[in-house]
Amino acid sequence: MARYNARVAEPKWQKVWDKAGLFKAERDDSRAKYYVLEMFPYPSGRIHIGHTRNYTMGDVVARYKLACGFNVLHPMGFDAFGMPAENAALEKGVHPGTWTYQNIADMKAQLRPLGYTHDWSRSFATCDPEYYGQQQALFIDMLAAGLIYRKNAMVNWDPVDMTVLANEQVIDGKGWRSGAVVERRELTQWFFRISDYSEELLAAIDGLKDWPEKVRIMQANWIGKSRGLQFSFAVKDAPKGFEALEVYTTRPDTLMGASFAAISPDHPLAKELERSNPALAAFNAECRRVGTSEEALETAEKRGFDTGLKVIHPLDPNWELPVWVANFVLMDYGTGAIFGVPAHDQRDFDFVHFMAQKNGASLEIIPVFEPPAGEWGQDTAYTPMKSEKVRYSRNTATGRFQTNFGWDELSTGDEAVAAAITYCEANGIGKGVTKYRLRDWGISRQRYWGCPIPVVHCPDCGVVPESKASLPIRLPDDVTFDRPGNPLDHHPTWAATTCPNCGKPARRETDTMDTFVDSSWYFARFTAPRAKTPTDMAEASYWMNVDQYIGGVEHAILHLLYSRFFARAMMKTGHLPVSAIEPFNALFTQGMVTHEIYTSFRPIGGESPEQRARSLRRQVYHLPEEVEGLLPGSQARTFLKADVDKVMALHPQLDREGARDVLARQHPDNIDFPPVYVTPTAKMSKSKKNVVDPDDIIEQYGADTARWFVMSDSPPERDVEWTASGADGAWKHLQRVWRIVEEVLETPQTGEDADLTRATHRAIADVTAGIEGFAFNKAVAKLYEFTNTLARAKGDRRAAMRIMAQLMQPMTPHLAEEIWAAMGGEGLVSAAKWPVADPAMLMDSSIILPIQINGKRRSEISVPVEIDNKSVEELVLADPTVQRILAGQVPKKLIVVPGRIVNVVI
RNA sequence: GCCCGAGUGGCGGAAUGGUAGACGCAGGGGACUCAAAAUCCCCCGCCGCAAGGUGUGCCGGUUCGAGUCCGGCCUCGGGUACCA
Repeated sequence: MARYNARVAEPKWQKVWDKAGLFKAERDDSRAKYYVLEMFPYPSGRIHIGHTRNYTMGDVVARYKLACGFNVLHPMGFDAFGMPAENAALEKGVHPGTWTYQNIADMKAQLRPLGYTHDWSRSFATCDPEYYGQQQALFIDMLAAGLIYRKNAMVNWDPVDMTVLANEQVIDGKGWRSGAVVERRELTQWFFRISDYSEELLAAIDGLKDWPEKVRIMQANWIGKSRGLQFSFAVKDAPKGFEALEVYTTRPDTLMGASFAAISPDHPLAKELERSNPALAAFNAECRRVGTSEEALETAEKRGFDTGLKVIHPLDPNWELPVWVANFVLMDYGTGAIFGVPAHDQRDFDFVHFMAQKNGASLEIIPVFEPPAGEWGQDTAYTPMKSEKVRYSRNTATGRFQTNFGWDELSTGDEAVAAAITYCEANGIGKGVTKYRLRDWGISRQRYWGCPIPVVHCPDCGVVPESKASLPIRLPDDVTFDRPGNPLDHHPTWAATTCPNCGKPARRETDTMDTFVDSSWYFARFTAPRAKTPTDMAEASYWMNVDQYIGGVEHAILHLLYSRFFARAMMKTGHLPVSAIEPFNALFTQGMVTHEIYTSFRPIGGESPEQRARSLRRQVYHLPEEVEGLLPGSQARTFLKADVDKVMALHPQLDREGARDVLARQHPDNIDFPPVYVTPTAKMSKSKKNVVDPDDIIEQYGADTARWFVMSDSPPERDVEWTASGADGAWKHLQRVWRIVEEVLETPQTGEDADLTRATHRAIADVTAGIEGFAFNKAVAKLYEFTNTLARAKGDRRAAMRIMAQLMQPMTPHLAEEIWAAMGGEGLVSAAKWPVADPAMLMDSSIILPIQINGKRRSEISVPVEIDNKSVEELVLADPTVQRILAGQVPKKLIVVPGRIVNVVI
């Protein structure tokens, strides 16, 4: 018998599909549309298993919806601007554009053999001038609509390379190339007014019924709506202009526990004071020697500096609080100033604790809540926190206030906060305000490989948008990467232009846009990818929204929130219909494919041994295919293949194992053979090189096996740690299905197998439910079961085999076509109507009812489906096992869950 | 630090609060074969000869009944606004 030959069959069917134009999407107002979209990839060079998993899921949905009769739009493109292209330019001297387009070509070549239904006629890359030119048009319209503005904001500054760094380029607080300690610096940058939409974006989350709950929670938390009190402290002996210190708090109920006020090192008052206080200036400078990332700021040790200034407590004119500068107060949130209540805020407490230990500073800890009886322990440092926990996490209404300001008898946090606000407002102390954590979206990047911001700086007219007629504002090709910083800034002529307004010489904006802008509207562009305007309203009105969006959880917040904002901004500027205000009807977040990371510290710089010994080392990453001798979790037993080869060349008498032993015995500081370290699994990413690409599997077994394999076993939403084993099993299964086909072809097919008919309907129902519910692993398991049934079945199996082909089609379309053709199916299985299960065929006449005694399974009985509870009880009590265990006792209770289980309680 | 997830045999995993381990991988045994590969059949959580006991990261709770619900932890993963 001939094996199924994927290598021949797969290209054959792909050609047939292409020729039939099965997947080319055309607007057809008479048909219902279905838009399925996978998050498009960054063209890093190769697709990896994570991509394969993502696109196969999308393809299963697309093929299923096609079979259900929808007019399906299933496009694919490339999110092609970004830092890696510039890094490649830096390291390999290749132009970012050349590198990117080559990668796109390579990745397309990898994707095509997988047999996806992507409509490549709609494809584009965000670095195509035709795309980013339209993005510039959007920018100009949004600027005119007041959605964009400029302001100062902090960036990571590398003081040695004199360049702005991305958070990713800051490693342990140091620049990744220079190794210099990074500082915060202020720069004028462009912003989208996303915070104007805070309330709307938050409220609309309720309507996203088909989004994962966790994503909705994360987005809501990110927007971070809070109700609090804003008031100002009067500053004693204040510098001119700083007589009032504005603070915001979500805990005005703890106002009586205030023991200090704290301001951010970036607060205007801090900057004013440091002019006459060198010690404070030094402290502030030290505080700024941290990157801008929230993680870095929040995990930094809490530090403070007493300014010597005092403020007056708003509820007691005789109560003075010291003003500190503290590194944990963020200028970006609230007013950049707080009051500290160490008894009821963990951060404030940590701060006081730390300052007391380090500096001997003494700040009071004043509890405002009376703790529940018995919880007021000896350890005064922690006791207040305990009482806090009791009040809030269990909400037990046991806390009480010790103040006399009208909110002292309230029990719960929210009520207390509200009462405190009411009291303060009534007494002119401050006002209740609603604040959001969400900040405006800064899009300025001081980099080359991005969409140029289409504005001009004119000495006379100021900032002027480009005219739309001059779009696209193209990136220059002749750029150099021989020095740090923005190549657009260094370019001799590019920035020189004339003012669109007055015609005088002017300078172009050299900042480019955040790549999140590119990915915030690509889904809309797919509906009319060649339009001469950003979108075509007729096309957008037909195809939008995306019915099913699929991508990694890592995009749960930023990309999805920016896209939701962008849909609103495009609506406001007339580029999307109102109906597309929430662009993604259903969202599915797949888990990530993870892999161990292999890394070593290789020398950089000088050539002589002495130089090398002294020179800096840089952490470099290695591809899984470059290492060998893996033992999970082991460090000494993992080596670079190249190192093993080198050792074998040096010592010809050694075999591979011997060479590894030599390597294993090297000192960790050995400069020629640094040890390879294995760090725990993380999502596959090109920058960490822990990627595995699907080509080996496709090469060895074909696309169907690769597709079947990534859909098997792991639930789609869960992370999977990649292991090479398993593809073989998938291949064996597909071969087995084909063997059944051949057996059917070679033996006479007569008679009917009623069990097979029932099993067929069962399979239709289960596989359909699996696909609809994004439980592809379960759909696959059901197909395994159905295969087992088919292998054993009697009678004519041809009809059942055709159903098998249809059910397999979304996952393994090529093999499915082959089976369909062999079993006499009409036309293409990819174009066949999805089968429907007959509900009558899904019912069984009798069921097995397990019997529990005190919750433990002891026996079972077989009963007709229609049986009544009384008959069940009789049968249960008559059961020999039950009688034996009862031993004459009368059960206390008999619980019958119809059709499910019986529990006898004794 | 903060926000969000996840944790079940050797492995991937299944299980509307109702028989824990479907289905698959690996493994063991057998059949076929001169032999191997391929294929087919059977077994397969742990302890135990068995009866039985025990078991879903840990501690506690609710329930006739908990992998599932509640409280408290631990570990791992994602995000943390300039990686995409």
